[in-house]
Amino acid sequence: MDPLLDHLTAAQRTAVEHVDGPLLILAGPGSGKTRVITHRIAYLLLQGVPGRHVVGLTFTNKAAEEMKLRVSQLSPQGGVWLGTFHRFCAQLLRRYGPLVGLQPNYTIYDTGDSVAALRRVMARSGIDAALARPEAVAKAMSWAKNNLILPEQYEPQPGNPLGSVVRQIYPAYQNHLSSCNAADFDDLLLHVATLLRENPEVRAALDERYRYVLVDEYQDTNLAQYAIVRALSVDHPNLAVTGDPDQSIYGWRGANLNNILEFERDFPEVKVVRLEQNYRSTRSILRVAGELIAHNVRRKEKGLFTEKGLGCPVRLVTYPTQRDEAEAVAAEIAVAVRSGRHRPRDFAVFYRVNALSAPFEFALRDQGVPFQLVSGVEFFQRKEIKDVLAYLQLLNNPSDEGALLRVINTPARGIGKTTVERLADHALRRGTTVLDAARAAREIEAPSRRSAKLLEKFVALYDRLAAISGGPLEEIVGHVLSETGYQKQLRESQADADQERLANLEELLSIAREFDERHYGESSALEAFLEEASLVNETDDWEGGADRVTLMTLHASKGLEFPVVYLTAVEEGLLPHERSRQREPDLEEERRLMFVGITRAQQELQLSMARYRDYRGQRKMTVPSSFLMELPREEMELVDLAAGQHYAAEPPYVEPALSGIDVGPEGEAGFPWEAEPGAWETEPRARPLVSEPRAGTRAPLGVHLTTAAELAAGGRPAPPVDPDAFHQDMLVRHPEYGLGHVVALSGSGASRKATVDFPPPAGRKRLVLSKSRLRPVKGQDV
DNA sequence: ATTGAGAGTTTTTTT
DNA sequence: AACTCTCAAT
Repeated sequence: MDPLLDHLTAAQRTAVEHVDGPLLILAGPGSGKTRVITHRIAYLLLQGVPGRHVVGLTFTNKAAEEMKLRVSQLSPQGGVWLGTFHRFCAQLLRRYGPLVGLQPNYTIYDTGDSVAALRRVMARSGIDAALARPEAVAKAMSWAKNNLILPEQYEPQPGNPLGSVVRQIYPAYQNHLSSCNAADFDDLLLHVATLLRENPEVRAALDERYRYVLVDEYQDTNLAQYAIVRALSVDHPNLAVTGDPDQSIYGWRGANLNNILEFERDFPEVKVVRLEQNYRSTRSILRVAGELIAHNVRRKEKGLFTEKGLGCPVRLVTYPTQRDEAEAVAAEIAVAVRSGRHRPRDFAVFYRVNALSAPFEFALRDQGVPFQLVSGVEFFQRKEIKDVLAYLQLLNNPSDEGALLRVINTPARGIGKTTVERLADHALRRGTTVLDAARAAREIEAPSRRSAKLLEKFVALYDRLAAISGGPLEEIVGHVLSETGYQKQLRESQADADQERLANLEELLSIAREFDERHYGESSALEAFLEEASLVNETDDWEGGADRVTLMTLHASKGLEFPVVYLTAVEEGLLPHERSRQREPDLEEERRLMFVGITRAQQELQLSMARYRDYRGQRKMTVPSSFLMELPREEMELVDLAAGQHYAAEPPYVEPALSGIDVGPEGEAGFPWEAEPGAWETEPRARPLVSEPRAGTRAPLGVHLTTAAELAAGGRPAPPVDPDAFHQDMLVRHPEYGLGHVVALSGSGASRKATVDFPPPAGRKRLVLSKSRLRPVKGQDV
C-alpha cells in the first residue's frame, strides 16, 4: 500500500524508516543499497522534512547522478542537495572562502595544475627536482591535507628523506596557491574542515541548515571528510552513512577504514542495519567472493547470502600467454553473441592496470565484437582542452599564475622562458600578478624591445577576451579559439593527433553550448562552468545502454554489474600488485579489489591468468596470484591450457585453435554456462561510464553538407540556412559584406548568433543566423 | 626560442 | 613499450 516501503525486505525497511539519530548501513555488494538510500530520502521528505535540510554526499559524479535520478523519480519536488564531497565544499567556499583566504572567483587546481604549481615553488626555493620528485612531494602534502595537518603543523616521519623538503615546501606551496587565489582538490576539503572548526557560528548555521546528512561509500572517507560530516552533525546528529568495509579500495588516496569500523564508537546511539542479502550473483559466485574476503582481518563480518541458484561454477583458466588469454575471451564472447545467447553489453573484462587492456582491444576488434574502453584519460585532462580552459580560468581569476603561464606562449607567440621568468620575478617582488607585470612590460627594464611588443600584443588579446567574458560560454570559447590562433595552428597541421584535437575542441564548444542552454542568463556563468569542468570529469552524455563489451580496471568496476565477467591477469605482482606486497593493510586492500571484481558478476565468472606475460616491454613467466589459493577450488572449474610449458625459454605462441572456444570439458554442449533466462533480468543493467574518444561525433571541420533548407530553396533569393549548419572557424559568405570567417557562435534556435570577421570596411559583425543571409561557403578545405 | 635527444618513470582513481 | 621531463644544441 505504501509505494515507498513495498518490495523492501525487513532490513531495508528499517533503514528507510529511520528518521532521527545516527544510522549505519552496512551494505554488502548487490544488496540494494542505492535503493535504500534513495527511498530513505523520499521517506524523509514524506515525513515533512524540507528538502533543503537534506544533503547527500557521494564520491563520484556518477553515483550522485544516479541518486539524483532515482530520488527525483520518487519525489519530484525534491530540493535535496545531492553531489560529491568536493562539489559541496567548492560551493561552500564560494560563499565562505574569505574566512580561509579565498576570493569567490578562486580557481580549482586539478592534480596536474597542482604539481605544476609545486614544481615552480620548488624551483623558486632552489630545490632540485631530481632530488625530490615533485610528484612525491605532492603526494606527501596530499596525505597531510587529507589528515588535516596544516602547513605549520607538518612534522616529517623520522627517516623520511623527503620530510625536510616537504616541511619547507608545504607552507611555501600553500602561500603560493593563496596568492594565485587557487585551491587544489585536497584544499577544498581541508579549507572547509578548517573553517568549520575555526568559526563556530558558521558551523552551527550549516549544522542547522543540513540537518540530515547522508554519506555514501563511507568506507572511503578520509579524515578531512570525516571532520566535515561530524561538524555538520553536532546539534542535529542525523548522520546516516552507508558502506562496506570489504569494498574499500581507495586507501592509497587517504581513505581511512577506521571511519566506518569505528562509527559505532563515535555515535553510541547509532542504529546499525546490515544488508546481507545479495540480489545480484549466483551462489557459486558469492561463495568464491566470500571465501576470498574471509582472509581479511580488518573487516566487519557479514553473512552474505542469496536466494538465487547455484549457477554454473566459477572457472579458473590458465593460458599460455596473454595473447591466448585475450583471444580466447574474445572468441568466447563472439560465439555467445553470434548464437544469440548474450548481447555484447552483457560482458565485462576486468584487469588490474590499464596497461593490460591492449590485447583485449585487438582480439575483440579481430572478432568484430563492439567494445568500450573505460579508461583514465579523461576529456578535460587533454592538453588542448586544458589550454583553452586555462584562458577561461585566467579571465575568471587574473591572479591565477598557473593559467597565465600556460597560455602566455600557447600557441607559440615568441614569448620565451627568459621573458616569462623576468615577469614572474617582477610580479613576486612587487606583489602583483604576472598579468599586471606583462601589462607594465615597458616599465620593466629587462625585457627586450621585441619581447615588450609581444607582451603588449598578448595583453591586448587578453583584454579583448575579457571584454566578452560576461557573455555566453560558447562565444567565449569561440573567441579564444579564433583570436589566439589556436584553431588556426591546428588546422594547418598535418598530424593526425592535431586533427583529433580539433575535434575535441569542437566537442568543447558543444559542451559550452549545452551549458549555455542549461544556465541561460546566469551572472557567474564562467565561474560555474569552470567549477563543473574541474569537478565533473565525466562524459555525461554516455550512451546508457551502449551495446558493447566493457573493458575496465577493477577500480572502475565498483558499483557496476554485468551478467558475465572475465577477471583477467590474476597473477602475483599484478593482483596483488607488487607495490602493495610489503604492507599487510595494502595486501588486504588488493584482496578487497578482487572481491569487488568478483561480486560484479551476476551469472557467470571466469578468472584467468597467463603463464607468460609481456609487461613494461618485457616478457616474464608469471606466478599465480596467492589469492587463487584462497578460493574454494574444489567447487570451481579449473582449466590449465599451459600445462607443461613452465620452463620454455621462448614460449611458443599458441594458435587461436587451441585457445579458442572449446575450453572446458566436452559434453557440456561445449559451453558450461547455461543461462537461466529471466533469473537476472529484474536487476538493473550495468550502466558503465563510456569514455570513448569524443572525437568524430560530428562532421569534420570545413565540410559543409547541403541542408534540406538549401535544397528546397532551389533558386534565389535563398532564405536563411538552418542556424545549426554553421560552426566555429567556418568560411561564410554574406551578400553584402562578402567572404567572412566565423569567430564565435552563441545562443540557440532562432536567436542563434554568429560573430563573423569580414574584410574591411565591414569588419566584425554579429549576425542573427535565422535572419541574416549568411551562407556557408562550399568546398572549404581542411 | 624552439627543437631534439637522452634519461628516467611507470598502480589503481576522483575530485 | 610508451610516456614525460630535462637539458643541450641549433
